[in-house]
Amino acid sequence: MATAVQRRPATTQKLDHILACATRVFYDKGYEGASIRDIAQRSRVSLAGLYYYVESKEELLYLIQKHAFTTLIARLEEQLERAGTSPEARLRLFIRTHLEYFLQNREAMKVLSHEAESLRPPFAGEVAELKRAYYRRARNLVEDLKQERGLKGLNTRVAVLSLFGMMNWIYTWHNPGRDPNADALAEHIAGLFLDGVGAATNSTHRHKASRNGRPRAG
Amino acid sequence: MATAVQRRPATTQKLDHILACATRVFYDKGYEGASIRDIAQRSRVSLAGLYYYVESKEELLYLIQKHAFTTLIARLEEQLERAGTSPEARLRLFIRTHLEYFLQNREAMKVLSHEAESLRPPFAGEVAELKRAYYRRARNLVEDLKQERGLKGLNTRVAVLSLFGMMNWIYTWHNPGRDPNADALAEHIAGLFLDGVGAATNSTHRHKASRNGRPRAG
DNA sequence: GTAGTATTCGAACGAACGTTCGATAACTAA
DNA sequence: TTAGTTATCGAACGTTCGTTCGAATACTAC
Repeated sequence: MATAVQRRPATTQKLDHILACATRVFYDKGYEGASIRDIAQRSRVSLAGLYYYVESKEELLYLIQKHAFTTLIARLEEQLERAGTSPEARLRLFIRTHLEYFLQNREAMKVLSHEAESLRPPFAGEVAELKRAYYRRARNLVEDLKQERGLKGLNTRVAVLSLFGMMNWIYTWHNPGRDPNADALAEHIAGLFLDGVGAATNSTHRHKASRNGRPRAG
Repeated sequence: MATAVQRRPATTQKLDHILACATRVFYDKGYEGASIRDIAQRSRVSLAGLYYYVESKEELLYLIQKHAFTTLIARLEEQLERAGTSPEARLRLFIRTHLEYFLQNREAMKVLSHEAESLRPPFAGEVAELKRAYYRRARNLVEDLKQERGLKGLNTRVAVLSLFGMMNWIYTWHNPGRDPNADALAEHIAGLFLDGVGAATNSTHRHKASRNGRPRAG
């Protein structure tokens, strides 16, 4: 057991650089399809040099996933603190936060979504725990909404995971030049989740009026 | 250029067996993570023997994806022929057909969804064409619904791809012992897509009454 | 049986893989 | 300047990869 290596700031910075390059490579080729040599080439570090910063290829994936999840969760907590108490408003904020982070960190989030099964113990467990925490957060928001509106027939688990499906599938099709940006996408998906396609009945901006409640509620 | 090999029925059958085994291996380990040796072992064919049936590992993936997509599309066309003309009923049937096939062919559908980027030309193009055809089908169904209901604010592309997101994400979480079966899942997701979480306001079986129209429409 | 085709596979190929080693260079603290 | 740590990398290790080859076996038609 060696004592923790003392690292200069530049070293931490270089690790971040390597992680950014690895993210891009995993994004392009997938975890299994990518080679350490690809990452060395892109980061302009020698093959052996990478192993000064990281113990294995798997640790690279682990660090990328852990960082992405941790940052996303932190941003969510920060946003929800400033939010109102209406379940709908809070859920809309959750969706917007998720999508903004998702599109701002497209590469990392694809690696997080697509390589969910690529880590093995002990790395897998730690990321899985973060995922559970994030899921629990979303589930509670939907539970609150369900309770407020008396939605007794709603399967919360299916609803939440369907919402995640809509949001996480985006990396397979979203084209920044063609498709709506994060905010507009969030309104769209929140509208679908809350009111279905009918949410778009009257006008494109109907969602603004529905921000504080269900416009069709009696 | 050799003439097409004449194959006995048993040979075609054995190819199917190999494809089934390959599907399982790709399902478990991913395309890049799986080795030809894994597939040989599972199918009880020697490593070299596999190459009598297939020219490359990539062709295995191609055949799996092509078969899954073709069968799915055929089943959809068959179902839609018997369907009524109501846009909602047709869309509900689409969702149910997709999910039934998805859960019945869980392994192949994960391979189809998860390995969408693993094929390279010329294989990639042919599968992409099937995907486009399938997407177009879904898009038309939603367009019909949109027109019937005057949903001018609905971004059809986003709506359809969100629907695909809900459905295709299922392979990441669905647990046959715990979660609803295909039909129940289809009702749930159709409810979400058509009316949002509000679709579950009154009772679990409210969807039955809404089969022929929107229960909340004025 | 015999000829010819269809099927099977042990053994090996070269390439690429993740990782390690030992030496060297760069930096820091005295 | 020196001693000690931090950082870097060329070269190689052993393994696994997808694929091929040539010989052997099973089958079919005559």
